[in-house]
Amino acid sequence: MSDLNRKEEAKEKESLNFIEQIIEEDIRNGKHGGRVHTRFPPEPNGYLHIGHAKAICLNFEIAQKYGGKTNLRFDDTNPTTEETEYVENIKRDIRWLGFDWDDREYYASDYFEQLYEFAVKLISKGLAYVDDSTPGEIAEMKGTPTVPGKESPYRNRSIEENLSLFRGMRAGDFPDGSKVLRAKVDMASSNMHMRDPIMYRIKRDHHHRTGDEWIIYPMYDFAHGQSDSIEKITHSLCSLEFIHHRPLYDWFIEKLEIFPSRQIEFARMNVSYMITSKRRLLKLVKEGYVSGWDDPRMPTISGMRRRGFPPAAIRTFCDKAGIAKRDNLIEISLLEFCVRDELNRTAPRVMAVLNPLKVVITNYPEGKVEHMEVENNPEDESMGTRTMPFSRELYIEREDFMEDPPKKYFRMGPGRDVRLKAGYILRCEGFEKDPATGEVAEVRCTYYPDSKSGEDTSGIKAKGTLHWVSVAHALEAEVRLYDRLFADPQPDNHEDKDYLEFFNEDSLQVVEKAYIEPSLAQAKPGDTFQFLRLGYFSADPDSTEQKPVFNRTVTLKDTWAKMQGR
RNA sequence: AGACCCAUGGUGUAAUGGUAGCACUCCGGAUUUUGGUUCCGUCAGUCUAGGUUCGAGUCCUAGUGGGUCUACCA
Repeated sequence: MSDLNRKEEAKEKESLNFIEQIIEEDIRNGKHGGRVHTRFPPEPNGYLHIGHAKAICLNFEIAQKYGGKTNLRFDDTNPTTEETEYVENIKRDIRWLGFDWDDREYYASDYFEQLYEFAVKLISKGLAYVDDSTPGEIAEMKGTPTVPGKESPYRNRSIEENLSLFRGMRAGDFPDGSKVLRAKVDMASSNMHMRDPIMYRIKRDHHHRTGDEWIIYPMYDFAHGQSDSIEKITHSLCSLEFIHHRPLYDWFIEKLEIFPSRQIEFARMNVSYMITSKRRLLKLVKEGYVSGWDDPRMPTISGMRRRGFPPAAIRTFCDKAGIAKRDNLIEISLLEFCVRDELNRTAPRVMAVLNPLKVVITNYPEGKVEHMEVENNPEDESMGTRTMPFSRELYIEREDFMEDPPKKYFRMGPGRDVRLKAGYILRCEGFEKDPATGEVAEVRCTYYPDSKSGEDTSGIKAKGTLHWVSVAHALEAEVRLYDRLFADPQPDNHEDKDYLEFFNEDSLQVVEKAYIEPSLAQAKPGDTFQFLRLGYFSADPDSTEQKPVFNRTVTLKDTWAKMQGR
């Protein structure tokens, strides 16, 4: 290897994103003894989606890279919206993605007592006060970005009075919403979050973990950073919209004199043709546009799992999408590439016919059955082979036959030779039409007995190769063909149009009666396959003994279709 | 309007003052018992104007464009 190459390689290895640069600088400076500790902090009020997957990968992988750890912490400070059911689903999704938080499963609600003490400390330092103003008054006094806010008339209560009032808030002396605890920062700050932010509100609501123990709950700004600090998180990664919160994050840490976690903001990932707004996703579910949170068209982790996306592909996708601070729109084709790339290596090949056309091989003996050997994956010999029954009557794909095909069409047509994958070369001798519909009803062929796959001595070269199943042996299955949920790359980015206007009515097509090869009888929900020449498919949990159901994960690249489109 | 953040091919992301690279997409070719895979190739980029410097994508200033912030949500 030349010096130049060596240099190039070293250079490549050193290519870091801006967060890694910060971390490596911290390590060089011996900050926190070189320790790296991150956290993934979901609020248990909804399902995880592709955007969360990005944050999960980022937090877990960056800690892993620097020999650190990642905590799972539920940010459960709002009892009204949060439920245990979400906690369980979130945990399952993260595990499925391939990450493990060991025993470090934390809840902001575990810190309620500590947080209360922190608040008392701030009050004692004259840095927080109880405000009796109404929500309207508080908003009014807050000012606007260009107009400074006004100080609350309650801002200068004595420390003793504040202490007593705050104790009273906790004790239940006051009705919901009648008082709040506010930090005494700066009502004239150009940063709205510094204009005496609310730290605690009174809210009599049953909490999924603490039950009715508390009636005051901390706000995000007085819970998140403090939880980071309690857990001694070194690098607290969050999305860009929290950038204005950082001065406050730092202010609390400084005034409380607690562990100095550092917040670093990155641009959240947007993916074309997908939306991640919880509210909008919920509407799709509630109004029946999709079958549920795990509908295979949903950008949720559970949806992608049911669709058949391998977790490794999602991880690769998040890695390849990169990390920076500018707004981005990742093309969904990158996701599809990662899914195909993974499945190409791992998914066994099988044959299925979605739109059947019967082929009769007139010179093949009636009643004869041959068991043809087929490789399970040409990319990977170790995946072995299986056999497929071959007989006189077969189904092929209707699209694989044309009455009067053009020259570049490599499939079946009158007078043409075509190969059946792992079978024989067929010559098309003619076809019959349904007199009622005018549709081709059956194709008649002869086969070349010396052209059997693996022992072909015929010397005939057929340009095309078709997939097939034996009529007598094929199983029936339901196949669900999925396409993108929306017809627009950014459905929620139109000022004049609602995202639902872009709902893709063709995003689900159901093939009630497809024919699949017999080996698929063993498929279990979640198993992924390549249906030869059609795409990647995953067995759905709706499958029954009588009727397996398959979801199309993604199509194969199709240069022929592309040529025709032109 | 104010503060803050951001600006590199169609998309995403590198280059850390010294030859603008990689991936996806697109297009073309080779191979192929999947019109898949694989392999090779083409096209294509530093927002604008000044300044600092031997040298600027990188540093400074201004402009332009985009984004964020004004919940008792997180």
